[in-house]
Amino acid sequence: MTHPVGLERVLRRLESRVELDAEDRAAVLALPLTFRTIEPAAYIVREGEAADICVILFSGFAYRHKVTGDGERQIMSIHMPGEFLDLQNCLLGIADHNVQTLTRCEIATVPVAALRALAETRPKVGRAMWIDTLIDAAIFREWIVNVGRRDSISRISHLLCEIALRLEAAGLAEDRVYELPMTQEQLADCTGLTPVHVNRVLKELGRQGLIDRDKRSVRIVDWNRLQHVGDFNTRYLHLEVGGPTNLQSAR
Amino acid sequence: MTHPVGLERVLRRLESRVELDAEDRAAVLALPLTFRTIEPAAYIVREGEAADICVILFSGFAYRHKVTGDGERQIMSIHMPGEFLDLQNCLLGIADHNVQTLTRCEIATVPVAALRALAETRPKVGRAMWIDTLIDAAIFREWIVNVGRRDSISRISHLLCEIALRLEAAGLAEDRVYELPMTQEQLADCTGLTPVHVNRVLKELGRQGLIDRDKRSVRIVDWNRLQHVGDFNTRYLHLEVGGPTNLQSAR
DNA sequence: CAGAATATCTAATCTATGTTAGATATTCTG
DNA sequence: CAGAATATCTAACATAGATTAGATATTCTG
Repeated sequence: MTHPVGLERVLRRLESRVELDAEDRAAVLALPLTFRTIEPAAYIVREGEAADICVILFSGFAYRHKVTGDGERQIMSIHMPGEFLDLQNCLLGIADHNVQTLTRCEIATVPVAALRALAETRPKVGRAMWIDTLIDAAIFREWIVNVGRRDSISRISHLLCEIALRLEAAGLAEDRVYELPMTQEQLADCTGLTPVHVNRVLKELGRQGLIDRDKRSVRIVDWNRLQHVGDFNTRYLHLEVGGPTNLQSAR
Repeated sequence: MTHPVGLERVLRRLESRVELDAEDRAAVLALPLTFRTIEPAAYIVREGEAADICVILFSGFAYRHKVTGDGERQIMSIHMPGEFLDLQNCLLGIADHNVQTLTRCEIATVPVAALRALAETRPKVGRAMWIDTLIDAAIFREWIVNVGRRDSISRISHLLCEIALRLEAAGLAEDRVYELPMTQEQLADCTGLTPVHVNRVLKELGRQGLIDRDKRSVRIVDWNRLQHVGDFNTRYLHLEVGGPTNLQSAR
């Protein structure tokens, strides 16, 4: 009601997975939301805290991460507008990782109880949310592979491909040009590398004519080669769950 | 009906997350199962295939993995009796990774449609299955951290701790002694290392008095130190979702 | 139970990435 | 808009873990 535009995006996201009827849609739109704006680098959830509200991201970027015993940070995923930010933590009770903003974000919070009730009364919405969390999991798996078995050039290329496609699938970018709101240190924390090495790799990708950077903006010059260098295959993103998107078939 | 013992274990698993009533339990026990035995190293699901049946593991061990473009394998998780083996793939339609047996396994297959129907008619069972997949996801996240930011000694120690605790939580081992049905090459594929280096690390863990091995059997000699070396914290396993287990509180 | 096939273990050497320490550029903030 | 704070970029050097190439043990299989 208050922010129909934002919720439309969430609805579109759910409907791309499971066909919803009018009542399902109405139930989603009736979710009790509390809107807030959060500053860059602010914590949305901290590891160890009770996670009893779920966050929906309306604008801006956020990320999940953990910090190891000796202070090294590992980022586990990047999130963009339209995504549920904490279905992962909130059904489990205690957050097992941190969620932090990358940029200023507009978010809405929903009490877990409301989501749980929604899932029970509107089973198709419940299934769509479940599938949403399964796609998060698919992305986590791919990141294990990326960090475990690819060399530094492939890791960075893979990450740049993933972000490009997810932004385009969400209608937030096109033509493989986008603003990447991350420092090289954060890219390093996504890929298990050091910032110094990320810098070398980015330079090298530019030198090889695969990407073109200017500040935080990234332009993928040669999509096919970048995809190849990054050993990138779209399958794990499951862009086509619930019916192929034109994006998918175009590649 | 046919294998009540096996299904009991699944039921126990679900009930540890969400309280079920008699009808919920009956619905789970009424799932149409097809039992099979599978040889060691056999594929249960292959990446790229349609995943329209879900597998429940009754005995034996299995693992998920992907192979990169240049033939390197990364294992993403290890599975033990009582676990749903493919809730991850089967709601998404096309498998994005391989699932393969480690040992000879007794499994049951269930058509996805039956699981989907179960989730819709018995919402609490649905929520328990959802939570099950969220815990898988929590483990994936921890593995990203393990492989991305810990050194080789920590990685292997962490893995040995995780397996010990999961086995004990499932009632399949006690006193931190267990059979680990994996070769050193497979341990390497779990941790993003080479088999040669895994061998060095295992020797070193023995030398430091943290573990004691004989063939595939592992005895954790000094749990506290191994946990410390592995930067291991049980939180991500969510052993206590739906009410603390005594295991959890004992540590 | 013998021979083949796997798996474990070791040593020597190599290399991708890390570390350290700045110089330079960019962006914030009062 | 000046100074402070961040971020990017570089070079020299160090190292954890990879690679290669066996030797030895274990386990399968006919």
